[in-house]
Amino acid sequence: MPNSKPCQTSTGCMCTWNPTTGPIKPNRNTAMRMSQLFSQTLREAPADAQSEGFALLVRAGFIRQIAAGIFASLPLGLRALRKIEAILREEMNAIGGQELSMPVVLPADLWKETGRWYTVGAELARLKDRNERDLVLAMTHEEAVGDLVRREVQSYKQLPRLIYHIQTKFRDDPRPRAGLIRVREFSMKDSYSLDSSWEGLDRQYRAHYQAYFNIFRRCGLPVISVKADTGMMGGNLAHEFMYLNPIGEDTIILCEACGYTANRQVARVRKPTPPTEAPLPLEKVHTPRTKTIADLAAFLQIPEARTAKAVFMTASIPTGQEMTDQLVMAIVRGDMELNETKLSNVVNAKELRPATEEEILASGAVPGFASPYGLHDVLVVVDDLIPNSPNLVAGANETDYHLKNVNYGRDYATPLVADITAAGAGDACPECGSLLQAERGVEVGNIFKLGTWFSKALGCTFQDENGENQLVIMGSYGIGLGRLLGCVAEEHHDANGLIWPESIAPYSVHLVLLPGKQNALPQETAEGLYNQLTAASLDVLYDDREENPGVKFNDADLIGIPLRLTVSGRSLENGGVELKLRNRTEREIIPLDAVVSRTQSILAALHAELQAAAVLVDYHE
RNA sequence: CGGGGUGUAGCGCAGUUGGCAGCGCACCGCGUUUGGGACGCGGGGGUCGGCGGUUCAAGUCCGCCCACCCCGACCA
Repeated sequence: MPNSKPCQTSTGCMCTWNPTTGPIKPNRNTAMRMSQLFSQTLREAPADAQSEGFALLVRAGFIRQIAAGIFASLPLGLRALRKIEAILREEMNAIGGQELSMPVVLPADLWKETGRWYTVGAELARLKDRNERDLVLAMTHEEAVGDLVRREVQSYKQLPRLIYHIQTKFRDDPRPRAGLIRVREFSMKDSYSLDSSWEGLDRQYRAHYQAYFNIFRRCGLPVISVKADTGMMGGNLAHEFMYLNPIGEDTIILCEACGYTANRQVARVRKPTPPTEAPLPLEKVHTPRTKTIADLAAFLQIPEARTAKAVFMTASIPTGQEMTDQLVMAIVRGDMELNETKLSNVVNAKELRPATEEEILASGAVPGFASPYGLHDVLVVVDDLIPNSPNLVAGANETDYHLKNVNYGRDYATPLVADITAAGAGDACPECGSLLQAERGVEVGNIFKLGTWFSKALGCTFQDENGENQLVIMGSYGIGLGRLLGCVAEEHHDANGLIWPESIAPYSVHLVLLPGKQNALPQETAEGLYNQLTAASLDVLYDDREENPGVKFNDADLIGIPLRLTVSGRSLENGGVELKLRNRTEREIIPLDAVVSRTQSILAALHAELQAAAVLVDYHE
């Protein structure tokens, strides 16, 4: 702006004057006048807001929903996300991470190379460009990383490396829900470790384990780490970082006595010791109208533990490029439940769903009275407790009949014997035998030893010291930013609004002006403070609006900035500016000349408190 | 994809037997008020989710579709 000169229109204004357009309000990135802010607070939350934290984020003007599972971040929300990003970058860089950026739109060819173009369902968004070439919207970036790695990495001298980016992803989830917790479009920090040895992978994995605790604690979010399912990707170890809260979609099994924690998908239990009995002869009994285990146990007057339960599932199992549907009969003891994730892993299934009645009948089984005799084309999987449990009652494969004294080994057998039972509250801890608890949790981060699955699929190799070609050993590590923000809002709020941890608050100081009518002193004081605080590099949100005091205080509470300064005729008469912390009830008057230094020292203390929480944690698998 | 629910102003909602589209908050103007969502007066704002049908007349009745929410299935 060649003709610009200092603003001549208002006192203390730092804008420049453009002769053609008039004054242009500066957008000093650290400060904002609320009269200029692009968003408004809402007195009522949208009726369909699904949790308190989410409702407050909407009411306070941080986010707006655009479509199912798709959100816009307003300036306040984006500033909070930017602060989370800064923490992510610090902690990633601290463990040797190098930031880069990978595209959201990827050629389908890459996904065809790994096979995921074929194996991933409709949650992978597919599109075509103008030349009819297939493209995908990245739902994760292993393919993109692999492609880069095979281009860049040739030698063991280029390993290990850690790369990461913060990027948008899209997963066309069949059912987005719970506000920011489960969305379709989201920003994620994902890092990828590249190693020449498994020891190297373990080092980077453990470094992430610690870094993730640092990140969440610096954001003020309490999390626990749990062992997680590694799924189909050939990985051999995964942890999830869980924020325990009823809004969570995952069930966490934990033992207060010894600290065992696991996602219910992989949680083990210490199974009861079955009675030792000699096998008795098979006996067919008439058991009318006993299609459920409860009915059967009641009819025969035996505990459910003396029965065997057959659950029919249909598994999609990859055979080459094709998927084959395979009927699976899973047998667990009658008092236990089937864990579908475990079963899925045992049979190597890509998908697993309850079998239809037709599918069951086609195999020769009778639903409700099924047993593993006389069946065809059925994969039988037996829980590892069954072979030790003698003389169980099982179906006779005939309507209204069951068999007593069924014994695994004598009466039937299968190569697939494994732990396929679900853990639940009240079961015995697999480590110490104490009673397990079950809690709901939100997965805010995960770390995953991928191994060589992607390297193999994409040809990511390097030459080792001996000139031999080896596969790059990979790990992947993710944190969803919006989900993290949503969890922090869930954790830190009260009836009046949000209460941001200092580290991720969109602004550090909320300066409230109550101008009054007597004189211009409050206004001039507030403007002066605004400039002083900004000059001291503090993030200031300045409520210069013409609103009633009640409106301003309520909005301040709603937005939840950690430290509030109020300038009014009354405060000045009392000797200065009123200072109040959002999470405290006390207020105190600070002399004008001490406001900046006092504000700085309080914020520094709040900051130090969060930093101090980022301590070394014990690593346990 | 199955089951249920809701679509009327920016947000929250009412709208009777089919008969001029309403209320509260928010927004604009004027005035009063000024330490916890204050008051008065005057305003602006609608393809009643969409398309089709019945009817003299449809927010309202019928059909189809769409969107959003909840439960389930699903979730590298």
